[in-house]
Amino acid sequence: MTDAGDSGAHWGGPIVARHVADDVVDRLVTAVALGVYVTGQQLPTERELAAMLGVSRSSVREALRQLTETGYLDVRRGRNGGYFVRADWGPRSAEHVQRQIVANWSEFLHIFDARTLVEPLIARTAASRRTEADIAAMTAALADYVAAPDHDASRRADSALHLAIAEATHNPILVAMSVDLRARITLNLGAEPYSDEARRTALVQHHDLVAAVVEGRGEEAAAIAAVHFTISEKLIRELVARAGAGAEVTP
Amino acid sequence: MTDAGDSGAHWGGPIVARHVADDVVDRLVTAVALGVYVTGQQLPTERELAAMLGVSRSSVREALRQLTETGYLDVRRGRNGGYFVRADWGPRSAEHVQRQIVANWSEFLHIFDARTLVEPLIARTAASRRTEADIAAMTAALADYVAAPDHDASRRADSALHLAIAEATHNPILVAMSVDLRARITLNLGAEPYSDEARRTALVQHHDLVAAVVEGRGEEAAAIAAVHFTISEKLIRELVARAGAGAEVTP
DNA sequence: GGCATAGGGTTCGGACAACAGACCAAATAG
DNA sequence: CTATTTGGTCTGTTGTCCGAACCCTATGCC
Repeated sequence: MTDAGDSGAHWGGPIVARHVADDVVDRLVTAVALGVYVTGQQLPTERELAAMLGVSRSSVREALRQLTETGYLDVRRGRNGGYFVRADWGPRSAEHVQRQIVANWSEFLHIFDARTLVEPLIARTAASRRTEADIAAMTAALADYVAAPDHDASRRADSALHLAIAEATHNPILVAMSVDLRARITLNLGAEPYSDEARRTALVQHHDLVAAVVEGRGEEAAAIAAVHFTISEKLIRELVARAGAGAEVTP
Repeated sequence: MTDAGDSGAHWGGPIVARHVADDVVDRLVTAVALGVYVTGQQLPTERELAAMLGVSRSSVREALRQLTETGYLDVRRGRNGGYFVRADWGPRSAEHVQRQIVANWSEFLHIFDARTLVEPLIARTAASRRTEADIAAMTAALADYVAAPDHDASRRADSALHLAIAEATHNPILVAMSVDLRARITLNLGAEPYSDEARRTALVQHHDLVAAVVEGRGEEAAAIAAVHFTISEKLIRELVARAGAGAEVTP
């Protein structure tokens, strides 16, 4: 997730003892990546997190220490204190982003690639299996997305919407794939890329996508998804191009 | 993998400290599932495994103890002793299989479902991206499969063949998905179901599948894969039906 | 038969992770 | 000013994992 090999690694490397704090880090980072916590005061207190996650406060603290050190969180003491998601979450300077992206370039390509392959499949499957409950969930999520007033809300609603669609497949394995891919992108990057133009495009696509899924038009849903999920890729490629570094890799 | 929640779980459940021995269990079981070790004396010595996996001998022993207790391995002492993969690998009695399957029935359904969705995608993608090297690997794997003299060799060759196809997508994420799904089935079951009739069918399908992928006929490859990957499902459903228990779940 | 050897089986102590709980320090609400 | 909430610190206990030594048993070989 963050850097250490995924737990599900299959054959090859040595087995590394996985620390509880690392798992906590993953959970928190994923949560932010998925929009559960947004900029500003958001994280529960150490004691609450410990209870929520079923681990000791020491482990939570260790995780929070790492995240603070890396610059993902700000910490404030005293009453009404706590941990806050940094406004400029993730790699801060443009150069930093550059280096971050270039360093993991091939992983990026793989993730994007897998996403543009798997997400249409999920959309198609969702279209053929959605129930009334799914339809309600998706339309609600779409409404939230449309109504989202700011960047953070938009990101959160986007996650929720795509989650709702994935869940309409009624297959937890596919849901996990979708969540995992989205989280990985957001994580490697610091945040899913965003621009006002992208949001306008996404707005239309989300609308069409939900409509297609709701009405059971699987192939159209897949087609829309295929296009839709190239947005982040495009933004990132632009970013790289603009910043100029020679990260030329065959797509 | 075996039973404890995957480490990569994303959101929801409490965090459980993962023991090294459990990881070793997963590795070993996966290895057998994937045909790395076959019936008969195969496993390296405890000390070798410890070195290979980068863990202490105690942890290896704990893992082997579990596997022996569950009935996956036989142990023999003294010179030329060691751990041996049981001939009737997996839950032994038919009733045991029954209980095993029924207990995890819904997970089975999800895995099969995900597989019949994802594998065609992989086949299609492989067909559009295979290189000369991939073609060589796939045809070699196919030849191995055709030439496989017994059950074990057949199983191993089957794994290798599907791995070769997945690798022709040139996307490690897809490869991981494929491997993971196959391993999960084999694990929950003890072994991928097998019958002589199934092998005859698979022989033809493997041939067609490789041909389609090699010649770049993506849609055909996907169609063949879709059919092909229902074989195990069919075998298991038959098994359940034959054994009689009422595991009626909507597919 | 007898002995060396290659395996599993057992035991011990140390390093460290994780937990639980108490307590300190800071900052704010009231 | 004071009570309260929150992060920060410290301590003791438990359990995992490691490493290494040592024991037991079957086998190959002389």
